[in-house]
Amino acid sequence: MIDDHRQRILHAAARVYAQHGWRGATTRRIAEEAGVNEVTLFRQFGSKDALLDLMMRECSRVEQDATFPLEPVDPEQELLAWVTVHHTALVGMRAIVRQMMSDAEERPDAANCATHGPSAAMAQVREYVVKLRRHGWVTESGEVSPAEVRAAATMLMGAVFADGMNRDIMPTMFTQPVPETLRAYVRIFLRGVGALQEPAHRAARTVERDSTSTTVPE
Amino acid sequence: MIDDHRQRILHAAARVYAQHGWRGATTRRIAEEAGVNEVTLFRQFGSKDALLDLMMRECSRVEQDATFPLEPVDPEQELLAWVTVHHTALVGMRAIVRQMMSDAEERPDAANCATHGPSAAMAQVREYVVKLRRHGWVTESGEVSPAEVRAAATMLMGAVFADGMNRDIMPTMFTQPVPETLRAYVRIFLRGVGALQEPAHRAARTVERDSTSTTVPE
DNA sequence: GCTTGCGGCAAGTATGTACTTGCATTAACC
DNA sequence: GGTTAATGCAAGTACATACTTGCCGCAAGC
Repeated sequence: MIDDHRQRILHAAARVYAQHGWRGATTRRIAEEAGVNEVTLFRQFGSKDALLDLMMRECSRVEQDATFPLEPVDPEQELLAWVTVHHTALVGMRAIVRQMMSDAEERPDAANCATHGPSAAMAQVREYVVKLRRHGWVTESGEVSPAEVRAAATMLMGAVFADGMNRDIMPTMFTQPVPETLRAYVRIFLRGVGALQEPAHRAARTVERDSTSTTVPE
Repeated sequence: MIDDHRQRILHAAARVYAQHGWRGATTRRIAEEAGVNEVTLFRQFGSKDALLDLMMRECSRVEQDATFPLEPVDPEQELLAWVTVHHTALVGMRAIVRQMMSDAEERPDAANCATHGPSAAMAQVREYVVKLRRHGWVTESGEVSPAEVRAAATMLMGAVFADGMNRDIMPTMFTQPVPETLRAYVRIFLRGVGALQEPAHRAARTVERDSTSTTVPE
């Protein structure tokens, strides 16, 4: 534990920043939260800005563990699981994300940090939609245009983002609990891209890979 | 113009707050932005907190002019127009909304102010959805549950909110221009609640009020 | 055993911020 | 024309913040 103090200070900086923002994250508060002397903070990181910059860079490096299967088998279930992981992750980070979004104009680094996670998630969804289309889940007919399919992915991510960010401060907007809401988001998304199959259709569609299809409870 | 100065200071406070947040909105900056002496600010409002509190209360009082028709005639067109109004309004206020969301934990008033607009919009959409159902646009069959219809409204508003708030700082997430994206959101929402009628169906459905139906371009 | 480096502690510096006070100016109102 | 209220200006107070400096204790490495 050679750099125990550095890590403690960095984590404390993240917590204080999440609560009070850049200006409110004073060196005194961070040192107190970390349980170290304020001078140690300057000796280790040079300045408050350097410390917060480093904290943000570390913050962008968090890797997400949610992935999609190589080929879609049950889109509703797979999307729901994936969306749930990202929603809970977002709820856990919502305080810090809010601060970063408000600091984005004054500190461009904050915008990059806040953008990193959602952008990666968005790319994953787009990739998954391509897989859905390649495997015949998304209607190829002119009924739903490709541009609309891309917008549907943006809409799904936007809804999940807004839900995770606002549910605590806009209670009147969210009447139903999280799991039901997320499932509804996924179903509307799939219906929007023409990929929500009723059991009859789904059986017909998955007949060729019936051996690998997982059972779908409920 | 008896209270010219008060209004100038209040508007300046809103601009400075939108850029720098509560802590960054110093009395010096606000006075400079308003073109008045810093002392005038204290003589008029007593303290910085009183001024910003008043600014927030005034900010919550803005009325929205977008309304839905009494009875739906062309849901896609009506929803698109309404969503467009709210999206542009949100884009105009996004800086101040971001600050309010980040200040919400420390200043509950900020949360109320930021919540007011979206909550009212949400109520309007829900009302419109009820009208859609009453007029037979939304499928009454068990295909789409009422809970899912409510979640669809939340999803639409969430997507519009996320789009307006994030489009400038997450460019990779939004690949298509605003009008196309909003139209896609509306179409996916309507398809999600079973109310997106192809021209053939729509003609059959609007036959009873054909005299009042507006022509739909494109 | 001695050095080296790291951290705590106390004090200090420079700057910014909220807010006050006293005085001069100006414009409106009777 | 004189009073009154609002404003500008200069200065000052009290406090917080970022950051520095010097000294001391301590633990590891040679």
